[in-house]
Amino acid sequence: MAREFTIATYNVNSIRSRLHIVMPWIEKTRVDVLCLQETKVKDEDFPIEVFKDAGYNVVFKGQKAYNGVAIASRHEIEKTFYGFDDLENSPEDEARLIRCMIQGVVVVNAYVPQGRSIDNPAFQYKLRWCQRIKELFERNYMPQTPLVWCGDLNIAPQPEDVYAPEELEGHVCYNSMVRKAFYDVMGLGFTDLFRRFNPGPGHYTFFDYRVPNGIKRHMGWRIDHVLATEEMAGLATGSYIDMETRLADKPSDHAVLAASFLIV
DNA sequence: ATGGTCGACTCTCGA
Repeated sequence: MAREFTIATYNVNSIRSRLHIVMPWIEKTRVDVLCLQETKVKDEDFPIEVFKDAGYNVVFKGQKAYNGVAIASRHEIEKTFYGFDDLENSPEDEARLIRCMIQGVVVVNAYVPQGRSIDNPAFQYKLRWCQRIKELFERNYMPQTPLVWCGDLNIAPQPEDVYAPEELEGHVCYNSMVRKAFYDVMGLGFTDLFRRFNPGPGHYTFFDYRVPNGIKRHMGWRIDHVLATEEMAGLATGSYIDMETRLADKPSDHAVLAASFLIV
């Protein structure tokens, strides 16, 4: 018997400052799995009890003030891994990458480094990070593994994913190097689920706080993604951006991005 | 316009 399975991703920009959005959202949607980025909290201060009281299990890894990822689930969380399984793995990587298995589905939650500027070492780290996640997928999973990779990838893959492609060309989140890095990983067989269900420009997950009236002026970026292996893409039924979470009181600069599946 | 980002943290950095 097939049943609906929903998964969402949300860069919260501090989980403790966003509980007023996150908790009502999960109680309203009863989402099965929620991937969070930029939790900005040390593990000992993560609000586990708040999730537990809402009926969600949660796994997480963070750092003081920066980065931090978490996966919350209504179901049992199995086989959790933090960071990369390579020789370069660092505490920062562990606060940017978390993966587990839920209801037989592999869930990979990534907060890809932003890169700061093209000439900054952080940008090389970003490109290397994309290569490393590709290698992680190749080492650990088969193309037919039911897997959903989501998160804040800090990459707008196509011109329609940014509000002004000509003007923004060369930005750390929109340039030929990151596009190539993105499509290298996608070449393993991933489907961009949001794009599949929502063609055309004007769909954004991120509006910079610093752009005055950015939302009203449609000055956004589609840098958060829900990507699925062929196995999972075949079961997908839809994907949407919830702009209400971006328009809420004291919002994150990102919106929630969700996708749904019919799993057996 | 008398504003004009936000969060964590020690005051300035990162996004």
